[in-house]
Amino acid sequence: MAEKDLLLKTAETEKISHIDYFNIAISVDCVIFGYEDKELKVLLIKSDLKEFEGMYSLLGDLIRPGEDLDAASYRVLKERTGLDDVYLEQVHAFGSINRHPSGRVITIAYYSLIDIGHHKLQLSHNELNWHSINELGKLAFDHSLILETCLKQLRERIEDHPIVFNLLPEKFSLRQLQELYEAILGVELDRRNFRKKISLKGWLKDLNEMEKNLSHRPGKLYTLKSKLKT
Amino acid sequence: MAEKDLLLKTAETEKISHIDYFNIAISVDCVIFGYEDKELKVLLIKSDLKEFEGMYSLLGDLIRPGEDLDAASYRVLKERTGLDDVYLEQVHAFGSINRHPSGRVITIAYYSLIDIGHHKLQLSHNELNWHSINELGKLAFDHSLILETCLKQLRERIEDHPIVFNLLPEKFSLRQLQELYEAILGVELDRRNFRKKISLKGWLKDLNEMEKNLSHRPGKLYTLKSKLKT
DNA sequence: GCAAAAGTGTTAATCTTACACCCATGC
DNA sequence: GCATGGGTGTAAGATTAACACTTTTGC
Repeated sequence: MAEKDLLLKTAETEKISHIDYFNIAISVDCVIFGYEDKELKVLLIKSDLKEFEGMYSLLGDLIRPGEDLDAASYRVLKERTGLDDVYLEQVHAFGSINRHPSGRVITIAYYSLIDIGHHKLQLSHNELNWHSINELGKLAFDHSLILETCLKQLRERIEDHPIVFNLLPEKFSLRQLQELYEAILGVELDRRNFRKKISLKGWLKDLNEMEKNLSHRPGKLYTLKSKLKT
Repeated sequence: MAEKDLLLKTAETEKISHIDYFNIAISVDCVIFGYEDKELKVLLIKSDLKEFEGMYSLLGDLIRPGEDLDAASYRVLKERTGLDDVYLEQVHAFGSINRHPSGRVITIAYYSLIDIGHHKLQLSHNELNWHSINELGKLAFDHSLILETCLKQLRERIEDHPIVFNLLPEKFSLRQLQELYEAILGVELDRRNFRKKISLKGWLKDLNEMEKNLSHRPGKLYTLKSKLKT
């Protein structure tokens, strides 16, 4: 047991005698999802490693000694997007020996959901860009696998948990919500059945407001009940 | 990004300049489930840390440099139980700063499912014992939380995945299978409905054999279809 | 023949799916 | 008045839940 071994020595002797055990770095990688133009998107940065020339990668960083896992992914998000009020969820740890060309790095993957429209990012200057999940090439490292794993988990989780609202503005119509579900799941949904299902979940509060400035009949606006906010 | 920072330096300068980043140890902890006497059990060892005197803890160990995550948990299992042909699944990484009294240790939790009856362990000499999940006190470290998290995931997973068979002997009756589901879920199930549901899943192969040496009507024996084995 | 568990089917309730028409708005 | 999407209900099918009696075996 990890814990037992550590106790039997001082922290210092442990570090020295087991120095190899500390030659493993730990990072977090964030799959940052956004929603725009009826497409689910992910925030990627251009890799500047020669091994991955021309490829994109997820955002991540090494975990700092005084920082727990969630804090590290919040920090990555904050540094990269300026946002500090986001939905974040841990998904899986990836630790293949050769997943990183420069050495042993175990990474813990998170996904987060943010509202692209509301929080405009400064993207232009650092090769950080939104990519549709339907138009991704192979990513650097094992990031394609990480992305797939997170997307799969997202798809399962939205069925039962009121989390997609983190991708939408505060007020939204049922149509917007349905299009978002369709974008995430990659399927078309029946309008009447969708509305029935959502209504049964009891997640929404009717704002008694209507959409504005449309060239067709406006829909009612809803918001997530405040008790359910994440 | 972890990866980017690493590239820009040699591995050596990285280790030195970011020495603190390597002062984090990484372990795996295994929640080893077994099934005996109609109870779901978990394999625990007595903690020998003064901080956790009298408490039990999960089995775990530090991850070795040349070993990936799954391999580390297989090794822990092999060392502790002698088994190397077991179901193992990663669940979650736990990394609170103060979860370990001797220093920063991030742990990755797995659960595994083994057949207690078939693989008799040498348990007596090392304070390693099976404990019913219904009679657990508080565990050392954050192991109560880890156990809860793994149990929750197990309960969800058995609904759709043919994994509980790892807890049973090769041949079993539908009654045994039902009692196992009941033990894991902590609820009673209707016999007729249970059989219908299992039958629909198509996981089982009828062996055309019967139970033996019972003082009542014997049931038919089944086995997991070999294609579904994990 | 009695104790113990095996085996089996029907009904009601619920949930899911498929499907089509009229309505409100901007132009 | 026409284009666009908003809003709504029903019937068929599938799934789930509740529930009881007869059969087989060992003793």
